[in-house]
Amino acid sequence: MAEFKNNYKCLECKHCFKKSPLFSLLNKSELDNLNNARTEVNFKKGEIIYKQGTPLTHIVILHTGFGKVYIEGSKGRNLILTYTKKYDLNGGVGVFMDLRHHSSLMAVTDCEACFIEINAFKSVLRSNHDFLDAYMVEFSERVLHTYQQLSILTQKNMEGRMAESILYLNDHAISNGTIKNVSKQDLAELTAMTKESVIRVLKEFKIDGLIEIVEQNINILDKKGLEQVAYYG
Amino acid sequence: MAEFKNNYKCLECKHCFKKSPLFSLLNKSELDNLNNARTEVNFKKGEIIYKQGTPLTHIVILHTGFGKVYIEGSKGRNLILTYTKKYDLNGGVGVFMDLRHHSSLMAVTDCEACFIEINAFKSVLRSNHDFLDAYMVEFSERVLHTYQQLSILTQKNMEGRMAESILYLNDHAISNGTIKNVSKQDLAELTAMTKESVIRVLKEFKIDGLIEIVEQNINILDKKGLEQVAYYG
DNA sequence: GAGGATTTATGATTTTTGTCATTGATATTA
DNA sequence: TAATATCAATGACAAAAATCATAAATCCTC
Repeated sequence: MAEFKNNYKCLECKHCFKKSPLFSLLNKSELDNLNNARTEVNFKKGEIIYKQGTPLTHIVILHTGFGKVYIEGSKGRNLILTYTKKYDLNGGVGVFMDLRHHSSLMAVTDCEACFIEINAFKSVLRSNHDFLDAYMVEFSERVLHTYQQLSILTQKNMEGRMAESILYLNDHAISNGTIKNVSKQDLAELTAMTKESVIRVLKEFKIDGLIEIVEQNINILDKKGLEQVAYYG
Repeated sequence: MAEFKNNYKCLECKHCFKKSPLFSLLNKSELDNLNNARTEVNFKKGEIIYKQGTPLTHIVILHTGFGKVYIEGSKGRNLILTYTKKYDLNGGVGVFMDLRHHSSLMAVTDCEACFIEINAFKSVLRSNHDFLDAYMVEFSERVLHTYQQLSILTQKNMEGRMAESILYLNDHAISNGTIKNVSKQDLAELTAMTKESVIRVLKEFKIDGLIEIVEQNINILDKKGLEQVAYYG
């Protein structure tokens, strides 16, 4: 990732300005502006960080822990769009549109979050074109992932969807070969099936030696095999 | 919609600069730059205007006719994301990312299209912040629609999905209360079901007096009823 | 560590939706 | 206008996945 152009010392925030690659594109005064528009908030596992439908007043960066971005569909069923990556700038589609949240963000683990006022953020986007470009790349990648999800969830069977999701979680959210902090209900909301079906499919995967489950964590035993299932499913 | 600030006279292109609201935000020299980077191309019904996977070299505006934006999923099955509206700037998610098409655009009717070179387009985006903002609003609205589709297609039954799609097509693509130029196969790719199921669901809707079908066009007879089905489905 | 809540697991059953085979209708074009 | 595609419609059947009921395991809290 990009080297930092400046050694901005963030007084109150331990992490986010020093580590987020995007912020390396900003100059001292831009960083100052964001720093002045910044608040730190801690969240406990399971707490809602922002909620679909509410006004979008801040960009949220999680510098410890991680969260899930989900949409609340009809009849109270949720659909998980993405898990956050470290230092993601979580705003969503409303940033450029109506300044409303069109998805919700929930803390999956305890989280330390950094809230940056949206107006300050947008004014930096406006003043610094490299930063805008970099932000747009991030945003577009997440949109592309949603396109892919749409295709996967509507065209693959349960086994294929589950394999895709396990591979996504492995690449993405959690550590090497072990998926932690993701409940069966979460898997259901990620794969668009019921939790009973999640359990049944995971059982198949265990029997086939693709995964093992140790203390509710999923260990990947046969990544190639999962890729096959994802491909043909 | 926005009034036009300038009466730019486009020599070769009959429509797009004069009618697209977004272009009213540009000054003479910006319009000149786009005009010089512009080509007109005609397409016949069923022809592919751009194809998923190919390099994204131009923004496409359809000033007569309309098209469908779809993703090509696994096993050759397609999924229609949106139908174009007049004067949409069709680029997609690749504009800000990797300059590749991540969806395909096909002419649903005969189309007159205007191709604008992506570099000229991006340089105008960079130079004119109001234009960028307006483009981002358009783009975000389409992304939001994809989010909503994701929720609808994974959580509603066939009847609900079909009702949502009919209402979308009615609001969107085609004329007052009559949906034209959309085949059963297209409906299948819009609702993520098979064409046989499309036919069965439409038959139900006919029996229930929600729609009638005249010469392959769908007439909406009971919009409230369709909204009910969409809501509860 | 006991009790209650939540999550996980499993089997039986029903519903939903897709597949296959066939026929009829509508266009397109030689 | 006949020939040949392509598209629409229908029914029988199969498969996929959800629902329901119930039990077991795990996690919290007192």
